[in-house]
Amino acid sequence: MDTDDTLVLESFLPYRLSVLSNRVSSTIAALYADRFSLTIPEWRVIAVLGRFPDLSAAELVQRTEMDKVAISRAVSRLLKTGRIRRQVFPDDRRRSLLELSKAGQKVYQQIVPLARSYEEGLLSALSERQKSTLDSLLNALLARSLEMKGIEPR
Amino acid sequence: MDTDDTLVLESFLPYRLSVLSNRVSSTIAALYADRFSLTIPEWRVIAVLGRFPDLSAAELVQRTEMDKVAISRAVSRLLKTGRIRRQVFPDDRRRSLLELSKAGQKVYQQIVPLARSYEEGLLSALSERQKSTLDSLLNALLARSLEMKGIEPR
DNA sequence: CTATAATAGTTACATATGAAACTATTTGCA
DNA sequence: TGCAAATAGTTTCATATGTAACTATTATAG
Repeated sequence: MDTDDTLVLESFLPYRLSVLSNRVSSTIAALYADRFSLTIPEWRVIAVLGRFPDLSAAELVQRTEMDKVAISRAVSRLLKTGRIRRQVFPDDRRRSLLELSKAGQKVYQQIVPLARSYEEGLLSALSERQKSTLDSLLNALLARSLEMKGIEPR
Repeated sequence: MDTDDTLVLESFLPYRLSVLSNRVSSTIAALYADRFSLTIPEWRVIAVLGRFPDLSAAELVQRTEMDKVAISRAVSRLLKTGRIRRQVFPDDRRRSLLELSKAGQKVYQQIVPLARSYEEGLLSALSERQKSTLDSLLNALLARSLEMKGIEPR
């Protein structure tokens, strides 16, 4: 039994989430790095541009939940490796629109099944019912975690 | 509807886990930094030593799932700030045993309720039944994520 | 109009992190 | 014994990351 003035780290939700997320991310990162020389921020940008072409950097910030510096860096690497193209938006020359190049589309097409297959592997321990439960629990936690940012407990 | 050659980032489990874990960790990190000038690795070391005094660095590695460099750094900061004490283990002078100092115990006693209260806040969106479901789903995912490290999908 | 503020994105700086090399000590075995 | 290999922990180095400062451009108040 666990007394009230003790904390069991391995049962502590934030810790378990961190361990799980780090394991998952580092496994995937190794996968993408090996096969495509792609970091996770770069992959996220590709994933979003694969669905929504012609986004600005600010729109990528919203859709990836990454900050603008991370986006800027990922974009500049992807430009350098020829996976995306950039054109200045004529109506507002501060902004520019980004889209996958042919090479970027190819990466996207190859990586999507890989990503799905990793996800399936991870979820293979769960029944369909459990998967859908997980989905709603994560939604609830994501919402709550957002509320709790910037709110200080007494 | 989502076709087979497209990936919806915001439904992709690794992405959602990462967003959730980052939100939670950064909220907690800010909390601990503000009140105790403590990083998360330092807090983890304190949390474990609060329950298990006189561990070696290698034992901390196991119990925190952090690597030995991170442990070494956290330990050296905690020594510098007087929160833990170290004594060389006489039978094997490579090893040393770590324990909380008085100051470290005080931090531990103050921080445990804070950690619990954050966790409760996060889980307050869930019923008791959902909490227990979450617990087993996380266990399953943690186990699966471990298996999937070092295994490469085709 | 023009000066000021706001916005998009980049760069600089300081800190964090992980892998590999290193030091000190102990173990195993010829 | 005594020497190679293993182990505990630290340091180094190269890279990653976040905050804040910066550049360029556009919007807005006077």
